[in-house]
Amino acid sequence: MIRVLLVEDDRDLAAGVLDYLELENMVTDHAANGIAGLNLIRSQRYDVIVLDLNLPKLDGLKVCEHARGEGHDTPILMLTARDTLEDKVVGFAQGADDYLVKPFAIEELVMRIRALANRRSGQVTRRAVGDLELDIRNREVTRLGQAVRVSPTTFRLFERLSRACPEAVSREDLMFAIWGEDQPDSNSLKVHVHHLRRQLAEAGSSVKVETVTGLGFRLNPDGEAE
Amino acid sequence: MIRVLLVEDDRDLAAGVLDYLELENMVTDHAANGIAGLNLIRSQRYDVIVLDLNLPKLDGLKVCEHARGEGHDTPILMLTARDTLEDKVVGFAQGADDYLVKPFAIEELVMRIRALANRRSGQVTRRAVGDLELDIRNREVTRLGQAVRVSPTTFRLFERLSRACPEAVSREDLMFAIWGEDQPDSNSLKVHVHHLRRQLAEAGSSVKVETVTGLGFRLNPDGEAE
DNA sequence: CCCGGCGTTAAGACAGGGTTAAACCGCTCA
DNA sequence: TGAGCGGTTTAACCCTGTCTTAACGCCGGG
Repeated sequence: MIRVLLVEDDRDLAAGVLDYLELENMVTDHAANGIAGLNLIRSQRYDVIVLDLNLPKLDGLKVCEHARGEGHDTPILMLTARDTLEDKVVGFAQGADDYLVKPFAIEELVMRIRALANRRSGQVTRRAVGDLELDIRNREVTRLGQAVRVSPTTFRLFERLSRACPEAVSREDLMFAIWGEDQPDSNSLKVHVHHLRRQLAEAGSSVKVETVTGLGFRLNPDGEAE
Repeated sequence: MIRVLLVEDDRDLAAGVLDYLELENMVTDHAANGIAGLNLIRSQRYDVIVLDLNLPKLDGLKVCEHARGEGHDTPILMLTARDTLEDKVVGFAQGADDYLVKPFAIEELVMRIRALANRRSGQVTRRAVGDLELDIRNREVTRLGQAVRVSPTTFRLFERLSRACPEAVSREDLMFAIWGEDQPDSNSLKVHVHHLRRQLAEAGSSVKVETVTGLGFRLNPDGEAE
């Protein structure tokens, strides 16, 4: 569940966005001016804050600045009608994590909110994929409460794939996720993918590792044909 | 992982930037003149292109113009010593996505590169043509939810055609889109067009590949006579 | 009637991916 | 200290689907 705070003074726009976000199973709060927004930021816990730049009482940049200054590290997405580069730069400098220029497609906003929430959820230690659950902190994978044995390398591979799921991840990205800078020069990745597949199959999981020819691999949570 | 192409003739500046970008885990290529840059754009895949305006052989604007003309939609960040409004306007008109005036802080460049790369990755990677949908990220084509099997090369061909649809694309452009620099010397393109046609027909799609004699090919979404 | 452009087909070369086993490495524990 | 062990890397091999090549068929225009 994603908690979103929207700070936006245009009531109509705000109402539309809130409706849509709630349809997407997000929990939303709303503030119509900067001061109210800042108070909510201080008192509640959010996964993402969507902040209009032009706000009554205290503008978006100031809100951003204050929030960061007070130690809040919740991802902030700036919303603005202005499109000048200066604003962008100032926005980023003030600690915004993303930017969206009005008018925007609501789907894009949702997508970016999800992206920001996920980025942060690197700190969240559990994630579900199909019938599997992976505990990132403890490097464990479980299915129906049963532990699935995976080696460290295989775990890193699975973690990266699950993060992108159901999108595909390129070989290069996978290599980087597993080994970082200096990577083995042979077909180690193939072997680990093979191990992962075998381990998932042995655990009886519905999750399948699919190959996208010429690109890389993808996790299919239900193992259904595409 | 972000792939960056830097086209810049000042060797010192380029070296500094490249070092820094690599420290930031970006994968970089470098070209010291416009022609070389354009060739790399044609043959490689980048997430962001950083383009100096003043370049030997072919200036930045021309490179930008050619790249866009050939259907590349990679975000381009223009780098320039000039700061006149006209330059910005011309740059944006030519298809640049962002602008940075020399001298600049390297951190700012990094910030903007990230912003451009994210904007793109947040961007929808699906495209519709007639009754087909193609998912560029996952390299797959679907019709009514059913996957249409296409080989990597056929996909590249289809992707390029769909990008121009309903305009025609010349043989040359198609060859570049599929093979980049070194292209096969025989009638491979004909064969792949044939494959594509057969696969579309087998999938029952209304989309037809039409021949423009002496020029190249064109996608007709509805298969109606012209 | 020949030529050039395009479409079609089949065969062989090739590459990408899958699989396996053995070597290797660091660790623990007798 | 050296045997055992789990994990990782390497290298070789196979298989399958894809790409390229080359040859041929078709058609319209000069």
